[in-house]
Amino acid sequence: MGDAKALLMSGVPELLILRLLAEREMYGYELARAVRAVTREAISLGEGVLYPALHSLELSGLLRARRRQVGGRTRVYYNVTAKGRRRLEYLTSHWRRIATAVEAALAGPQHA
Amino acid sequence: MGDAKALLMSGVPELLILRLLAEREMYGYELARAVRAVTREAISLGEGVLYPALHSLELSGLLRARRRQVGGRTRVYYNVTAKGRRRLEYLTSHWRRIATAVEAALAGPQHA
DNA sequence: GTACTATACCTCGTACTTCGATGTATAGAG
DNA sequence: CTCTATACATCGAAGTACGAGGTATAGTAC
Repeated sequence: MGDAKALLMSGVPELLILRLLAEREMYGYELARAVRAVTREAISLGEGVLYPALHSLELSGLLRARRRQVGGRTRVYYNVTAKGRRRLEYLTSHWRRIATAVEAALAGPQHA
Repeated sequence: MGDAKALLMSGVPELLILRLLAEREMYGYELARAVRAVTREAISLGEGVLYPALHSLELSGLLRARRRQVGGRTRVYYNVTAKGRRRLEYLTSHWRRIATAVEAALAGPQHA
């Protein structure tokens, strides 16, 4: 995850992950369900997206992981670091900027 | 450009190109300026994005190209085909769906 | 006349993101 | 004892976007 680039690339999975984990600590599987819930099934992060993303975010120091045994199953809980919160802020404002721009284009060139 | 997939991938350049060309025929360089204008400089499609995208869209039958000589310079004008308009409709509704979902997530999980 | 800027097209290699498929293993329900 | 849900993970493929570089003409400023 290119630290601070992301010019146009959606980066939506990263944004959603940071946003939901900023609210409360969760483990992967739980997070997947949470994403589906908040977006009312509009967005579903597949496991092939979710787990690599979590690892990458941890590696970049944006998330901190903590393993816990719960009823015979291993869960990996994640929470957002200070750096992660800064990244979340950046991604949020970036998203809004792009979303506003796209809306303007969709509304029609007459507003140029 | 994956005909009808695009699950999460932004596909924003494709959407903007189709949207602006649906309004009126333009040539590449002009289109680049138009994008900057409507989005108030928020989005600038580099030439490394724009031209390959135009070629790919033409190849997929979403755009039709027409070369014209204007004052010693060659311009390639593009307009949107019927198929292109259908694709534009799909991309637009897809965008709105994703944008709404992301906004919901940013607003906070309390609305889950 | 000549250097610089704007116009106008193009391509290549690279990097990153995302996707689907597949794999492992445990717990609980029927 | 089988099937589903939970819970983690990885791999290869495909798609997207980006920056850098390349060609050439027209007009402007010096």
